[in-house]
Amino acid sequence: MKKAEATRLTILEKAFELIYVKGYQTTSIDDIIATTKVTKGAFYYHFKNKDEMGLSIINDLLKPTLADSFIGPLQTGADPLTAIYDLMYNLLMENEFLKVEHGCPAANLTHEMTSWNADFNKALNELTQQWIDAMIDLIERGKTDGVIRKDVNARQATMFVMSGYWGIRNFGKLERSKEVYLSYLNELKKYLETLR
Amino acid sequence: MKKAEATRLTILEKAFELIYVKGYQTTSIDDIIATTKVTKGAFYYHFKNKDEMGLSIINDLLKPTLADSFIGPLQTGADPLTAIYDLMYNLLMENEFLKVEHGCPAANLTHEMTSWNADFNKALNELTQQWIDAMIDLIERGKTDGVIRKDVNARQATMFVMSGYWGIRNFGKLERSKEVYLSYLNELKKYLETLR
DNA sequence: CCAAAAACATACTACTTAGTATGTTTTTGG
DNA sequence: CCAAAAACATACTAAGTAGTATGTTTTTGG
Repeated sequence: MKKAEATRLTILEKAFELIYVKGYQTTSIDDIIATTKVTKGAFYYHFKNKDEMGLSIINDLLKPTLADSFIGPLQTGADPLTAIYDLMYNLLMENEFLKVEHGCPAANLTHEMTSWNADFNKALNELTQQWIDAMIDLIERGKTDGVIRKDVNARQATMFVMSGYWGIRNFGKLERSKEVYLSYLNELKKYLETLR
Repeated sequence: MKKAEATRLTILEKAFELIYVKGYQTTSIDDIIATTKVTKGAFYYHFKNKDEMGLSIINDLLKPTLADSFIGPLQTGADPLTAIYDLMYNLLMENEFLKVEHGCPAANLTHEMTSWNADFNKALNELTQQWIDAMIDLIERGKTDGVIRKDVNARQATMFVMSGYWGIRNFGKLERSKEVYLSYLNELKKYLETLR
């Protein structure tokens, strides 16, 4: 029961790469088994259907990644507002996995799936909520530590920052250049300073 | 040459409604001709293929709507920052055509099409750019009128606001409630005040 | 009114899709 | 080592897809 787990994982990883680039609907099972060199029998041994695989991508691949790259940097003990800016800078400018022309994987899936698949909606909502909660906690900590104004509404500010992140990812897709990221980051820095 | 224009328009309108709800890829020509009660012959008389129809939706339907609902309210002569907030409030909370669970049509199309169709990318980029330019102009006007600080970078602030709009539309899809819109709007108001 | 072009209708094709049926090979525990 | 289960392979199906071929009807200008 070791090799089997490996093939399951390569299916998930390759499928995710295809979906990140092409979209969920337009990535066919045949595409996936062609790039993974896994046969259809193997695919359907591991997943009962395409949607189960899609949900596994969210739960088994994206959730751990979120914890590492999106939430971890918010729990370092550094200055909260600096931590938020640095995280965004890192995600937008330096993360070599996330490509400007393909946007944010979670946002892509939200756009594509959420309207008509309740399971995807739930999984993506949980994913996002974890990130939101981590940032709210961080801002609250900043308030008690006295480095963020007491009258700042943590949830409100968090939603504002994250909306900006998702939105600028969308602009990046349109313009295919990190130029727009820099605009966003500059203004984000100014906005964050107003919370002190 | 009048009835023909009418059927062309109903195809575009009904197709757009379906695409707004279901997405472009998952809306089939058969879906469209079923809901429009127009036959396949008529459809392909008016459009050489599906993508040409999609581009016509952007150019013949969305662009005029953008001018009316997104750009017009920015050119009323009112206080720039108030105009921006009011526009966002109206779009998010009161516009009865845009549904929280289906997000922003332009953002949806951007997410779905932009990666692999250069024509859609171009059309959507033009669409967005018009909105951006209108808001930049407005902020610049505010600067010369003395109601916005001179050191505000108009483009930067515009990108920041619009990113937030697109992002919060995405959150709305996830949570299917305008609750998140209110959070965004409250914080947007605070942010805009810092530009005075 | 009437031909010609415009506007639409119907039946079809070639292809792709998710998923299944039915195998064979590989691994595993006793 | 060897049966039984796990893991994979191959060939197929049924339903959907965009698009076409070939009609018929309707509109329009002279």
